[in-house]
Amino acid sequence: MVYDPWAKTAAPPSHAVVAVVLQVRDGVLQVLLWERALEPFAGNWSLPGGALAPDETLAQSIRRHLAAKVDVRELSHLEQLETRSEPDRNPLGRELATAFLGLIPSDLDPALPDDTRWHPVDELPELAFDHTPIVLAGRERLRAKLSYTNIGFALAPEEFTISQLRGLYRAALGHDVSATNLQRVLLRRNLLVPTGTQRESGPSGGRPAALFGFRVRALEITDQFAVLRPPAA
Amino acid sequence: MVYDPWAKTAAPPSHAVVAVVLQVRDGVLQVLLWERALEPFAGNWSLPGGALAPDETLAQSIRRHLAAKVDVRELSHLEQLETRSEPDRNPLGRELATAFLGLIPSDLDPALPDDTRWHPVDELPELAFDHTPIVLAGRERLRAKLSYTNIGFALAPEEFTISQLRGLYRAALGHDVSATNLQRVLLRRNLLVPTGTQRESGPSGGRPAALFGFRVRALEITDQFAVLRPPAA
DNA sequence: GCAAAAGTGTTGTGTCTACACCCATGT
DNA sequence: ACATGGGTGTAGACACAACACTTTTGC
Repeated sequence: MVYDPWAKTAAPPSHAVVAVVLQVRDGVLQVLLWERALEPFAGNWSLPGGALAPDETLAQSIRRHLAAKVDVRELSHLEQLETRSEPDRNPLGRELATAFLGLIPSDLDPALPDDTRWHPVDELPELAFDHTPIVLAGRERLRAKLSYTNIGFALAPEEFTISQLRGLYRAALGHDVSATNLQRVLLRRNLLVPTGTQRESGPSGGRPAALFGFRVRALEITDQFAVLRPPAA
Repeated sequence: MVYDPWAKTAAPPSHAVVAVVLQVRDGVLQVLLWERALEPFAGNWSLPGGALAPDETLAQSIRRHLAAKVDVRELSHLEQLETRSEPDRNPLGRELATAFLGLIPSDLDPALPDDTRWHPVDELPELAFDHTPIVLAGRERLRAKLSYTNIGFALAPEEFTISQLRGLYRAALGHDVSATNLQRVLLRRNLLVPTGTQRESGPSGGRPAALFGFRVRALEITDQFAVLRPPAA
């Protein structure tokens, strides 16, 4: 093992992984929370996660822990957020935690165990540890990336109408979004492709909506260098 | 201590911190590298850093390790980049590493120990561990933030002319930048304030340059919501 | 006067928001 | 016909890059 300043003192800190799993449900951005059974914070809501095991990466670890809560294949996106290290963040002993952001398309409804529930991000209960700022950091990351990447793909079903997509953006961004302009921005940036098919009208009539899908369902930066971009030549 | 899956197997992984310390020197973006004395990778260049100690945060830790290399008070900005966890990233044993991005204003010239040197980021030698991608990630972070934050303050002296600032942006971005438009963008966004003073002309003449400073010398997002911004009302 | 360096005026382009208007369907 | 929801046309605001031009200095 590497030289270890802990050798004569205590063991190195244990390392936890947690995930901010977000999904737009009922038109509201919600986060998957888990009711803790054990101390510390027994009975409190917290982010799902667990301890890092030997020989797995952080990403593998969070996937393993999430597998106990949801079907991991339903995760459309997963990225690292930040690592928290306040010495007293866990009252039972030193513990680092690396947080991830996970997204689930709005058309899926994973079966959940009894101790796990969706909560609107706008009405978070008191969370264990430092999980509240982590959830808010996850939401901020999502909001920012909606502006300059194609990350919308991770919130949306394979096929959707523009007004459905508008609902997802509105829920994630926390403000109204015009369907007209959303369509134009995403088409201009070549993120969306029409499937050619249409959705039939509802019972109250109305023009049938065209269906679209994201051209690429993996993260791409679509608005690099908004300003100070390289010279044309 | 928290429940520990390592208890019956091995100790938890040791945790290292490293920093990508960047400065524009001689018009070129350079990174502070340290020549390793010990295995693994003895003799190779690597990022400065070291082991996390008990009772310090990651940020405190990287400051402590950097203090052995440079005067930490010269760091104008420090932020967390990412945590690396590939099990074999250290051949001597499992080790996680959290990387930071640090910036130093171009007018400072910290005294360095013998084993430490600046290297142009464009001509990196072979680096130990996974440090090459970490350096490139640091440069990308800086480049992106130059576009939508005031992070230029961390590369620049307290007072500077627009052409000096242009040199810093050009070195960091890797492409030419027009002084004319740089001035306009940063003034429009209200990042710069004229100090009212001027720099005297050089020996070959030329109009004396006005001096500017950053209005705020702490990170601020200045171009939030480039698109999909909230409705005007 | 001339060169050098800094700074301003101006034009054109592209992207975005807002809003009016048109289209397709059900009752 | 008319209500409902979807989609297009268009105009105005704004930010930006490019480049010509002017200003201020040293020689």
